[in-house]
Amino acid sequence: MDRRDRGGRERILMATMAVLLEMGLLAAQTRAVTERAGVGTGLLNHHFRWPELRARAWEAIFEEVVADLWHPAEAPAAALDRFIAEAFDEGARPYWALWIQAEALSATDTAIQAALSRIRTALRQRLAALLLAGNSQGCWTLPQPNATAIRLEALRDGLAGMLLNHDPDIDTALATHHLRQAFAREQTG
Amino acid sequence: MDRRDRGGRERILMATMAVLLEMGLLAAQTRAVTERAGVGTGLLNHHFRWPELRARAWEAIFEEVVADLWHPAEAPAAALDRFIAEAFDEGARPYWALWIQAEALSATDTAIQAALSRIRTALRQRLAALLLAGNSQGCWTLPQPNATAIRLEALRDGLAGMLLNHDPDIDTALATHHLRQAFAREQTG
DNA sequence: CCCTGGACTGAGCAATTGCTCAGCTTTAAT
DNA sequence: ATTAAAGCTGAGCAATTGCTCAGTCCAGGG
Repeated sequence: MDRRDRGGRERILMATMAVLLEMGLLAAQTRAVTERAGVGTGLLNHHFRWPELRARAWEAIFEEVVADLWHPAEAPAAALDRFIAEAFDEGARPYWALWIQAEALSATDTAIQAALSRIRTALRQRLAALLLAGNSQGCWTLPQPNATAIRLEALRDGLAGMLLNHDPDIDTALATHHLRQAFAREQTG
Repeated sequence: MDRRDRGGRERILMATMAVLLEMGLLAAQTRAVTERAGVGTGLLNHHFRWPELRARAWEAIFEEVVADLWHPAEAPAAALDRFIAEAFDEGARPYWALWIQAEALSATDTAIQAALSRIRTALRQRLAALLLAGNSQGCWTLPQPNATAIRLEALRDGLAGMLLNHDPDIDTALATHHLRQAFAREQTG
């Protein structure tokens, strides 16, 4: 690494991934990225053009998820079963499971429960696409819950950091408890 | 239908679907919709809010594709095989096959050939997701080729109309010829 | 010590975008 | 004929957004 490198470029890339995780593809903006990265707006444009940066971070997120979840030696059907199981397992914490937990933590009303259901469906679909196609490009998109119906910004903000940093301080047991409660409500209701 | 209905609302919905097909989720804008629908900008906001309209049209596109391609009685693996076959069959013209043909028609340089390859992969992924999950919501996205590398706007414009109107005037034989050539180039190169 | 060049800043700009609102047209009811 | 309500228009606005550019800072070569 060049001695003159002060880390801004790398922080911008990381911040873009975080912002995409938090806000989704449609809502992500350069200002959110520069604020999170702690750099001036000019530096982002010095290193990148926004569309290219967004696409690059998007694929980087996907590659991280693939590395974490997919074992190519495994049969697709078995991998799907394993992922579904891991999403409910206190021990394993893949990104997708954490995201479901983030929603489940505040699933106290019907609107959020419905969103939770949609998210679980979307996650399954995306894993199915990944496993069947065996190719990462253009497949991965995080679920974008209806912004007007759900207000989980604060919780989502905290969890997005954990997603990127593998923060060990998340209370997985508590999250999983609420997760199971939410799914139980969904199946009985 | 109310005698006072002059069709603006329905035309806006149809135009939104066309614009989403043409421009993709990120680039679609209200002005493109109102221009295509031939209505004033105020009417769109009288009937809809843009985020809701966009989501609604997005799901409508997906439902049309599902109705056209997916026979629930069929086994997923068989359906996947059938789709792949149909994409190369002169007789059948599902939306996805038409889209591939649109790209193939002008696949005269390596950049477009690469895009064609990406598109085919994306289409397979999306069908795989559809078949495995059995739920339409949030799964369908059209491939968004790199705008700087590919300039197919005119061709895409014409074909998007055919996609929505089932225009019988498209030269399927010619399109399929170019499609097969493009795939042959891809496999040898 | 001076000079070069890359990292970096941030106020502000040019262009965009969803949406408003005053007003017009058409239809149906009274 | 009059009234009311809904469809509809489009110039223009308030807010946003990616990006520019003049300038600062600092490491390293000569």
